[in-house]
Amino acid sequence: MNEDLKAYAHLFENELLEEISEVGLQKHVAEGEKLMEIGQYVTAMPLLISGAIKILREDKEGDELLLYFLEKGDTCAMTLSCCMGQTKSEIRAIAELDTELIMIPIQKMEEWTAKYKSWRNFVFESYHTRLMEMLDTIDSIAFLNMDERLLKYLSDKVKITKDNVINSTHQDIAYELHTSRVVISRLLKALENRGKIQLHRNKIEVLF
Amino acid sequence: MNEDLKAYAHLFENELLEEISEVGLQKHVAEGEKLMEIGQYVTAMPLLISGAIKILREDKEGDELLLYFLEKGDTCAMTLSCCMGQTKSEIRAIAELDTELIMIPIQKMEEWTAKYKSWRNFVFESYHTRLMEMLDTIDSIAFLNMDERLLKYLSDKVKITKDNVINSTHQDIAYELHTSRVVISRLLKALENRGKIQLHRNKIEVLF
DNA sequence: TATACTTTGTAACCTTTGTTACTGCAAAAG
DNA sequence: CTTTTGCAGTAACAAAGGTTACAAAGTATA
Repeated sequence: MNEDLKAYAHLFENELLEEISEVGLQKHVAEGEKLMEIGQYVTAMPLLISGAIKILREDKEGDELLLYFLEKGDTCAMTLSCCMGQTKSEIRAIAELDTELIMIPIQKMEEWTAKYKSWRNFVFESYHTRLMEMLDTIDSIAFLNMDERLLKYLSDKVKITKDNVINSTHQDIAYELHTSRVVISRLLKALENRGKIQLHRNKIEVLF
Repeated sequence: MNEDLKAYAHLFENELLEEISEVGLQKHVAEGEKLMEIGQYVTAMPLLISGAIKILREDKEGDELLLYFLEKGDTCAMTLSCCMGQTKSEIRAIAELDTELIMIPIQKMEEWTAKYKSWRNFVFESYHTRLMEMLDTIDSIAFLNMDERLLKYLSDKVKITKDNVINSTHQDIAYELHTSRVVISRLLKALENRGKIQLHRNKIEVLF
């Protein structure tokens, strides 16, 4: 069995783990690399081994919005979803960190869903997690002000990267929160004055 | 077989339709009646026969936000999701119209998922549809101004009720879009001036 | 009919967010 | 070392949306 499948060992029965080792294609994605673009067809489903992927949405003007992150043990529910109907991707996926993943050809999806109970549970669990993440995203956009969203963004980022120094420019953050650089600079400065963060060039030190 | 299951006849094999007839509990919900409250445990999964259900989210201050509508042939992906983990409902469900539905005890879920391919497809399809609806909701909140959201709200409402007269007060609409009555009155008046709608007391005639 | 309540219209004002413009500074490139 | 480029800070202003207050009109009820 593939060593890197350890993360999934307690989830899947051995037979399934064997199958994954056989048909899964291991892949390394460097930080910043694009895994999936909007409108692209989905041919494989990613199982995350390590690292993190950020999932973004775009409007017709090309403005971005960060939806959520995928981490070890996650899969992309959008992919699951797209496999069924041969539909195009509705989202963009970019590696937030250097990431290891196993790509499963989508043909196996249906087969395993019939064959393995653990696979079905995994798929359902993934859908559930993703729906909850989407709800959380909606809560943030609908109910929070920009300063609260920014604070949440910073703490999410620290959690994902396990590093309380965030290597982003104000413009990067503005894109992901779908606002302007000036607004982010303003709010970051206010957070610094409140002692929550320390600003540096190209990086932000989170103190909370 | 239950006559009302016709909507599902082309989706499911006969054996499954029989089972649904046996264990499913038919239920009528009057317009405005609450089907599910936030924090409540989920014990059955609804299959919509006719009518429409609106799904709402609430923040900690008690402010609401309309997420999407369920219609004939839909089921509640949140319920599916909750069945697995015995978790509480994250959403509120209220009948938008008089609605007929069949309640399936959640114990059957897992059984049917293993047994019937058509059920698996239905469940996956439901998750897919719901994720897409959530994306659409996120797009609206994140990328549209309130006047555009209002226009979309009105046209969605007309589509769901199949009636171009909407029987709502401005306050009702304000709650569902998570804004204030004054803002809605203002924007509705602007829409009326642009000839898109005709305002009356307690109802809005949609002309587009 | 008189009264109370609900809904709508609207003005004035405030807060939040977005935009434009310009500055200084740090890092990279030459 | 100098020049160029990109990033951050900030002021001034604009726009969208939220709040308060009050009046007018419609509806229900005593």
